[in-house]
Amino acid sequence: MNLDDVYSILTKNGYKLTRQRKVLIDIFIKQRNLFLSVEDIQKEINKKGMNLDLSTIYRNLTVLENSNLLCKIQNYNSNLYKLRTMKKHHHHLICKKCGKAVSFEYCPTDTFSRIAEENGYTFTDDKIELYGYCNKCKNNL
Amino acid sequence: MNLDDVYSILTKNGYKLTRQRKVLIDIFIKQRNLFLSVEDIQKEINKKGMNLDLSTIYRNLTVLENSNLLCKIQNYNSNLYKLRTMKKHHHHLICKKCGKAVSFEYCPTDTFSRIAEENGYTFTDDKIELYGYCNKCKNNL
DNA sequence: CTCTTATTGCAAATCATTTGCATTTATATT
DNA sequence: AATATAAATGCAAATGATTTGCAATAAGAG
Repeated sequence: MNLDDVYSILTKNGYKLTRQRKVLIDIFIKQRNLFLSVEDIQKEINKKGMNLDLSTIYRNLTVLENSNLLCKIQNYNSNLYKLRTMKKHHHHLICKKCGKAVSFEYCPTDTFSRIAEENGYTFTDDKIELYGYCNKCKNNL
Repeated sequence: MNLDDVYSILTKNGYKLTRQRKVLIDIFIKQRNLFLSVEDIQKEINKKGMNLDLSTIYRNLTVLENSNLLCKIQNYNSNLYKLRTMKKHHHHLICKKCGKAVSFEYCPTDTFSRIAEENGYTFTDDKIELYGYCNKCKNNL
């Protein structure tokens, strides 16, 4: 999933490639494996000497989400986003300090499905999130 | 976990048993296995012909959380709460329609821990949430 | 019964996110 | 390359969930 892939998916879906959209995509690509908050994103934009209105950021996050280009997790009060790197069903291992995420495919779906059935539920979907400290962060907590 | 258990835990922690706190606890006990939003809670209170200020509800949710009496999950924009019924580490299977939850203890911690290590992470905690439709809701979607 | 301190209700503040609208811009079309 | 049109932007204001300050009230210890 590189810049051109993202661009062509957006174009295919009828979205325009605006200057602000490109900036946002660039940030996600450069921080490929980090979960970013909207605040983080705005800071990265500012680092480039630019500024996008928050509404523009939010609207573009929705655009990327709609094109299935993002992974999203909830963190306390706000959401965190990263570029989707895996097409398959997967979950994340997330560093509690820096937000760095690793995707993994392990998912005991059969067991989940069985648990649901045993309780009279129809199983539809699962969410697994693992938390810990990454390589770098575990050394300086 | 019955009324007296909750009362004695709160008392032990230095909290007073106010009329409004009792009402809230009563609702959680009667809806023992449902995840309730703050809005749901307020409606239940109104059903009893009473009214509690939202700030009172929020403050008391914090009190119950601090005493480790609640399970909390995030739902889109708001939080959902239910009385904790299991002391052990557990996760939930939640009905997407009515919010009814079942707790289960299954958790492949060893595998999670291994995945973390393989990626250079120190593993600290996990979250599993299963979603589906309960007995009642699956028949009338 | 009284005193102390926690708790409440209210109003206002806060924080994340969304929306209306006039203006601007990307891009398909001439 | 110039133009038309629909989408996207920035701004300001709205929204919705949650929090906070404060004066008034009530729980419960003595």
